[in-house]
Amino acid sequence: MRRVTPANPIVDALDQAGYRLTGPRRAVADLITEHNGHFTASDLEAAARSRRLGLSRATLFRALDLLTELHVVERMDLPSGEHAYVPCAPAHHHHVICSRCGRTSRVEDCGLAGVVAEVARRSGYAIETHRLELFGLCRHCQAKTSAPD
Amino acid sequence: MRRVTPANPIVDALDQAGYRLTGPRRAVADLITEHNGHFTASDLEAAARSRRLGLSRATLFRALDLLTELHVVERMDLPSGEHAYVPCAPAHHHHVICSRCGRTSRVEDCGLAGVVAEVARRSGYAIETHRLELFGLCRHCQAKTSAPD
DNA sequence: ACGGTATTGCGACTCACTCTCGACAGAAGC
DNA sequence: GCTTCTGTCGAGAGTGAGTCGCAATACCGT
Repeated sequence: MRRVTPANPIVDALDQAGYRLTGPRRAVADLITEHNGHFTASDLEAAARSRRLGLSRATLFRALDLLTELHVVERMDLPSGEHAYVPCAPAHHHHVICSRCGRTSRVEDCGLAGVVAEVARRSGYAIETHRLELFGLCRHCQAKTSAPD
Repeated sequence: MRRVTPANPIVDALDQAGYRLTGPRRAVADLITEHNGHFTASDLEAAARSRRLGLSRATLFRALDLLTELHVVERMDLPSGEHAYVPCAPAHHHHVICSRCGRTSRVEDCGLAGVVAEVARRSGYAIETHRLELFGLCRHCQAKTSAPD
């Protein structure tokens, strides 16, 4: 065991897909792994800069594109119109995003398939993909709200 | 009958909300009304320019913002990451977007409320808003696909 | 018709993201 | 271990969507 930052699933995914494991990509992977909620491209950029990782913006975006393609992160849109990314497993699922602190949780399919089928039936469309985003307060923020500081 | 473009519900909405009914706003309303699917800001800009309506970009965006606030159009995100707008009624609902021709249909709540409740229960989040976007082929495009030209 | 004020247009600006291209470095071969 | 081949990187200019400030304009109530 000599690899220093090995157990990073993102790096693994890159490796398995046949991409080179370069320094910048590892750096991006680490940065993402440390975020447990969503993050924007500029969040990562700032984080990278504050640690002097010397990541160029282009590289950052390229890495993000790549990871999106591998379904290791998912690109989503916040209500504000910003683009954010969420680290996630490659299976189909959705996210609930805390509108206060940004924390996210995965949501397995909760009967949405039925809704999609119903929509398909009523509208006559052949639904190919869908996107469900839920915004609300996580437990923490609810607690903080009801118990004013 | 002297009003030339009167029965525009978008203009009505603006009027009722107490906004001035200016030329540019009427122009934007007409442009939107003519689109029966989604459109992007630059679609509108191009349309306005090709008719020499003399709409400035800033005005266009301001009008779009206003209409979004009034829930007369809804801002959404295409899978490509582009921002698009869909004309719609102010009640809560969702859209199915044809991924080929861009046609859209409204979808009334089809049991999604149950899904949202289930998500809330499982995740512990207090869901405030959600967004569901469905992409697929509309009837027309399905027909075209199965009967190759 | 007039005046007050909401709106507009202009144009410069910001910000996110992309592109190009020479330099570099990871992986495979010798 | 060293070389080579090629995928990837960094820098920095470019692009395009969207915003801002401000003077000029045009609604709308009176």
